[in-house]
Amino acid sequence: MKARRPGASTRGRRPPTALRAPTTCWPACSRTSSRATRRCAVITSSARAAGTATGCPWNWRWRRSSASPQRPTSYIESVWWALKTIYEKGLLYEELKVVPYCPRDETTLSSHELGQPGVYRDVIDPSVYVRLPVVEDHGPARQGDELIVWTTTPWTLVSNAAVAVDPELTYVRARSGDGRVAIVAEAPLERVLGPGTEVLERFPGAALEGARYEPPFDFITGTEYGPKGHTVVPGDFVSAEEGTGLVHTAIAFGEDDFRLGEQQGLNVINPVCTDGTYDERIGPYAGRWVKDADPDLIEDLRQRGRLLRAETYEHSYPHCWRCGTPLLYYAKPSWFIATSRIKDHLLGANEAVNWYPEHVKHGRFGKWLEGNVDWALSRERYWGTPLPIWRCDKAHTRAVGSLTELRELSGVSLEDPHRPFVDEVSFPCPECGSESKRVEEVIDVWFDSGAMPFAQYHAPHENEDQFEARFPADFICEALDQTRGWFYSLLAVATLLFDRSSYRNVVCLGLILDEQGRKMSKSLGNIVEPWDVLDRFGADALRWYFFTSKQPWDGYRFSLKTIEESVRQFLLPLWNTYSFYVLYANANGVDADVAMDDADGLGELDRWALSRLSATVEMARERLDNYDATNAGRAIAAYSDELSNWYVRRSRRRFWDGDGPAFAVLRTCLVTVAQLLAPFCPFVADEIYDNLDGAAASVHLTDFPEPGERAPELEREMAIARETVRLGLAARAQSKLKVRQPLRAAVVVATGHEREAIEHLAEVVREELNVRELRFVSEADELGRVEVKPNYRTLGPRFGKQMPTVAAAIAGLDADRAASALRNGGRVAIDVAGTDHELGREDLLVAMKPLEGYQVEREGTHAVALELAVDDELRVEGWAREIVHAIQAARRDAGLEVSDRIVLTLAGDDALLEAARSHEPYVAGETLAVRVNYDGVDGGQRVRVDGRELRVAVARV
RNA sequence: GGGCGAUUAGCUCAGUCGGUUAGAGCGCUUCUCUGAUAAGGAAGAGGUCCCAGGUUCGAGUCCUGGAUCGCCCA
Repeated sequence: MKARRPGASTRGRRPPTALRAPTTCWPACSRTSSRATRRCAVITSSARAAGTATGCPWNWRWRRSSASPQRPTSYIESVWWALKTIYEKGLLYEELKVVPYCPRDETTLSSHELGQPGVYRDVIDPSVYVRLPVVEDHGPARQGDELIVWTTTPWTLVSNAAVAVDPELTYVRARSGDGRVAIVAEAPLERVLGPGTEVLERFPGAALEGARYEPPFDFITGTEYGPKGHTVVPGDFVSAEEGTGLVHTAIAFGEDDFRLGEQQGLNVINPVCTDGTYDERIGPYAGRWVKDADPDLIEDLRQRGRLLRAETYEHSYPHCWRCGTPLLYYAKPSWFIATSRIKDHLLGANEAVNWYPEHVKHGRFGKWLEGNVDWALSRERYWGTPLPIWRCDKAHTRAVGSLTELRELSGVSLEDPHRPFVDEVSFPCPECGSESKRVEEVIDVWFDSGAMPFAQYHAPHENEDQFEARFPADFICEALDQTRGWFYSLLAVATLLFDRSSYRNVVCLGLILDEQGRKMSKSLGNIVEPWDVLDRFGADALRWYFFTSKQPWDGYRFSLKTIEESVRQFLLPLWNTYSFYVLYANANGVDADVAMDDADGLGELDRWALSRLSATVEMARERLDNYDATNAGRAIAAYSDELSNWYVRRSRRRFWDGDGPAFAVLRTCLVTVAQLLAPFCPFVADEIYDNLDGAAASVHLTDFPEPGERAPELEREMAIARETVRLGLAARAQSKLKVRQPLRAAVVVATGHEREAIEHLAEVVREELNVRELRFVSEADELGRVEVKPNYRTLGPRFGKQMPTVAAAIAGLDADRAASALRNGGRVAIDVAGTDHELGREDLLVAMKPLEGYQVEREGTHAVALELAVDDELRVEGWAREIVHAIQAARRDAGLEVSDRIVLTLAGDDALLEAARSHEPYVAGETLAVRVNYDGVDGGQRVRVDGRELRVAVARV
């Protein structure tokens, strides 16, 4: 026997196998498109949810985004191919647009970078209401009336170009206590100006259009913006719910503003440098970081009497995910991919994807796609994939799709396509012959992430067969916050190039919250350190928790207690079953390769255990195929429990006796469970497999188990037998008779297949209940009464609104007669509103009804009663069992091995000693005593049995 | 302000096609079994299925509105 005694603990420090599993698991994963891949991959990403490597190689996943600034040449070349393809479809263009911009990094961000965790943060910004005096009468507006505008970005006031109103909204002229006349929308009047204002006039916003006003600052004159500079213009984005209904517009610093500028012919004037400071046009503020200028600008307004009110305003505002700087919405020329033009294709590609959970598909992700805007692709950075666009003086552009193409154009053989080398390569423009140089930008790393499916293989430049064999991926997995991150980039890039998604299935993980349901964050101090958890409980326990505590997309309330529970309830019992096997296999010298081909040697319990094993394999496969690791894991746990608490429990004696088939069956079950468990708890699984089988170098290199034969009838029978035992044990508990006390009989009420099942497995039931015999009665009436209840499922549709009357009629039936009629295949008649109706067997539920005064436990259609009379013979046998129990305790206290033989010495109450004598072969056999003395004890243990004294001493021989 | 999701026992979670007595585990109380057990078994206590309407013979489940929490966006 090569099995080692299990020594490694499943808790505490990581077992030594930790060094082994990650390398051995990977080859199994690389079998793409096989089931093994998907199973392994599911695990992989959930493990990542813990933010740590917990036993499966999640580092095999392509390292995307910013992990490494330098991508391999081959990768870049594939991305170039993609960009050239997109360019040639006419979907890559450069345009002046307002983009989210990080002034510290001096680069544009894409809309999906705004979707990164931590980008939107709650910040307190100034909230200022500014007075803009009307300079000449216009419609209802009189010279000197003050337009009130509101902004949370005072730094943009220096480039105010116009004021926008909703033409259809109602505005008012209103006089305040101090005599000044303000113009605001009617709805927010009191909120803006306070109570006690006098409304002078009401008019629609359209009446204000064209009114000229004095800008908050005069660094830039109205004429520079064009004819409509510093006038009131209509805007479709104006709302009166926040602010005043008059919107300060700075063309270069907002999407709405920019669009308005295009509509109204206002020039884009951007007095902010790319580093976020004002340029020389802003006089005293030139060179200052714009956000820092806010307080001085506000003070400036106050001193000039232009400030109505300055408050603070808490809202969420986007920050650079890389450096944390508040972003500016900023007009600058950028390269875009026209994804909005292929929106229908994006939606179509998404239709073909299976989402888990399903609601993300048409919910969060689908809605995000429907609102698609063009992908802001370019970045002003040094590191990154260079945008392969070359442009000449005459603005002819050319996209380059490979290094070969670049060599053909320029004669330069570039080995490294990164900056700065690539920037030095120029060539004569194929159209006009003037020098063509590369544009300066690099691309958004998220494009690289979306190019992963082909770029990792350098396709299509080479390895196209590998790419095609693996595209699209069966499955990807990330957290829900990747909706517009990786989920999008993979879908968008593949749709642009291949008009389909890169993935067929996607599992969205939820977030991990703390025990109170709050998001874990460093500032709250409620972070759980993964390594602490691993050190305390082990990787298997952590993984098991993530898999089985709930569906991963529901998110987790992370709980150490729950992890501890999964150790206690699942890992330890499983380990104990394994440990039990090894202990007795070693004690009996059982050969590890004990075969099971001899089906004749198998008993009902063995066949049951194997059938349930097959059922579990079926369930695990089906659920994993359905991306439901949670219920697959729960099925495995349920089986592990059956194995331990029924198969082993009922088979202990066979293991003590070295029964070959029992060992073979248990070993098969354990090894198969280890294989099922491999993706969930790789270390424990590998330990069990390695020790009990070891045919392969690791359980992770074996095929996922195939289900064997089922014995469905036996499974049903055993379920009934176990239910019978449960009822019998409950009856014992009620009567306060210990299971060790043998009883004459248990009387079982059961009919038909239930009775056959229990008769078939009578031996198991009898032993478990410790009764001499099982007796059966068919009629429940002997032990209790029955009641009949309506089966709403069949009667509801039939009777509809009359259902309450039907229920009443059934309640009025003679239950015994009705039940007996149904048992004999008859029908029961009831009267409903004057009409007779016949009810069949399927229309009525017959249940046992509790009856006072009997020691009977019942449930549904069967029941168990115990014959409680204990005669002398039974009592003495009970004592013998108590004595054995006491001796076993003494053996254990003495630290004996399970196979140690002993000399046993008993003393004490005469009746007990007589009981031991009369059952001496039993007592000695059970306790491995080679000799029993009844002549006094030195220093033995003193116990009480049924109120009588017994002294026990054991000595190893 | 808009979108997505969640809310079931003290805690962690199930709950199928709508079917009438809503379950499990943990924890608690009382027992019990043990020749593997930090284990197992039995009983008990523990519920406004977030709230309010609606549909239906019947709602934890479907619909509408609201509350709270979380996430995403503006």
